[in-house]
Amino acid sequence: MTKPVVRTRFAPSPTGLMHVGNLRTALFEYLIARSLGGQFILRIEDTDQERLVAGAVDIIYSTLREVGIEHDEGPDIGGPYGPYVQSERIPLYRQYAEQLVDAGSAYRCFCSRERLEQLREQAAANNSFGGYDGHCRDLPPAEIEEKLAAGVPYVIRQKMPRSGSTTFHDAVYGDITVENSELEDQVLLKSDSFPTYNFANVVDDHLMKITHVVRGSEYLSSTPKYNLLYDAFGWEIPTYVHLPLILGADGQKLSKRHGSTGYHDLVREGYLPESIVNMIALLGWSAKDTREIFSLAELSEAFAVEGISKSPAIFDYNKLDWFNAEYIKAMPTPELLARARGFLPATIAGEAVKEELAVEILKPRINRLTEIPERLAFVEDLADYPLSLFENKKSKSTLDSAATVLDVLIPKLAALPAWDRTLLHDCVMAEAGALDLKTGTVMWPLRIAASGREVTPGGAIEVLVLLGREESLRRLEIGRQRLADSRSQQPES
RNA sequence: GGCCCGUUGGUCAAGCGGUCAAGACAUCGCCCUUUCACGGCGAAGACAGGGGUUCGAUUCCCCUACGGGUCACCA
Repeated sequence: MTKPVVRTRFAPSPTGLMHVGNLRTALFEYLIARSLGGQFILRIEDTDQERLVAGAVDIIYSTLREVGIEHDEGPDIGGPYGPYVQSERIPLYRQYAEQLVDAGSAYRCFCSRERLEQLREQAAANNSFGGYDGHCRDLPPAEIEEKLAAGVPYVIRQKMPRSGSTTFHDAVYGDITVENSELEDQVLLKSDSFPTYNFANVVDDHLMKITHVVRGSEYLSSTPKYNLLYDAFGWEIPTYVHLPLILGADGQKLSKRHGSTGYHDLVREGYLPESIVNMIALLGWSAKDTREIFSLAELSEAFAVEGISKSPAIFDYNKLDWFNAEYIKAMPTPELLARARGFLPATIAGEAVKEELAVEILKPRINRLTEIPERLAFVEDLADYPLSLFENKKSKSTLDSAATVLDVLIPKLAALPAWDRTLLHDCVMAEAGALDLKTGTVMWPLRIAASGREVTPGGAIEVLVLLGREESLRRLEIGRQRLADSRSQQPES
């Protein structure tokens, strides 16, 4: 007998946004399949008619596409085990549920919602286990027929063993044993004929030949019920791989109040898909060596279930920033420009030389694309800066030296045949030599006058190029004038 | 509350009986430098507590504490 091909599946419910926990699950499922030469399937679990959210399926598709997780089978591309949307498989579930009823592993329950509600209240009152009490578990056949004939609505429940225990093996957590008395006779088929998640999941995973059931550890406690279901059907039990949860900075389950946790939210905040993937891959998993930067393709090579950890991980935005900065720094300028173009100031966007320079100098300085407008704000407006900015100890710049530098340099720069980096740089350096001033002493006042700020991305030369000749000279002249005015007001110092 | 799982620096995270307990992010310092960054070098910082087992426990067992998950006709 040959080993079956590994098949994993991502089975999201279209009930909202794709948050990082979901994405991480999808990623690990994909990586397990790819690293083992298997297939990755996408299945939409829309069995809860009340929680469906319009557009949620599109978000799932777009997210997977943007990060590069490609499925081999799914609603959009089909496959041999379709349909891949549970709402299109409804008749199937009833058929399998009935099969279990016939075999004695499940039963029809006619209990009203009101009765169940009372049961729950009672249990809550004396703090006891609040599971279903098995009222309909052994109904006489005659009574069942009677109720069916009368059209009393019912659900189908799984019949759990009343004694003993169930043990299952998880690839991450090892063997876990639970007393069967802890297990409730869970509903398999709802009264609206839709299956519950737990039931549809088992049926579909079997029918679609899923070999590795990968999901968040919140499902750990319901896994014994799964095993019992597989047993009742006589189906082979898949390999379980439960993933540790991702928590917010306060150690609580990640949610909106922790900031952006949806994939698209993060993208909107300037994070690259590559860094988001890299970040979440390392939440709950680590490579055999100390490597941390991985592309999706590299992850597909290096991933191994053995590297998955058991304890929950806190999502750290500092680390995400670092990953993002790493990807930005490593990205070829043309590509980064393509992604950053939308964030560039109007006076730069579209001007090839300026665009390229802007991206180049920004590259080692930003963590997120959304930081670009702020960093380049000086291009749009000359801040109303105080003259004291011209004074800088380290650069040995004083009001006097600044005045001298601007007096000398403005006409020289104005006479330049072209306004490019090399020419500007050579000209400024030549004058620094002629004036016998250190580089910083001439560069400093240029930056201040040109930008109105003591901190700019890139140096004075880059600032001048970004502004262009006309605007640069205009600003330098303003600076020169202001320095001159202040000195005429207070002649002798 | 019952049951299940977890617990190594602020965070991620190696370790799988003998280590001066890796590495990364963040933090701090120095160097480089036309500012700020980048980069380089360096510093500080951890095995939750208590019992065992063992010649020897971060590693194995038990208890406690803390954290999380789960107890639906939701997934």
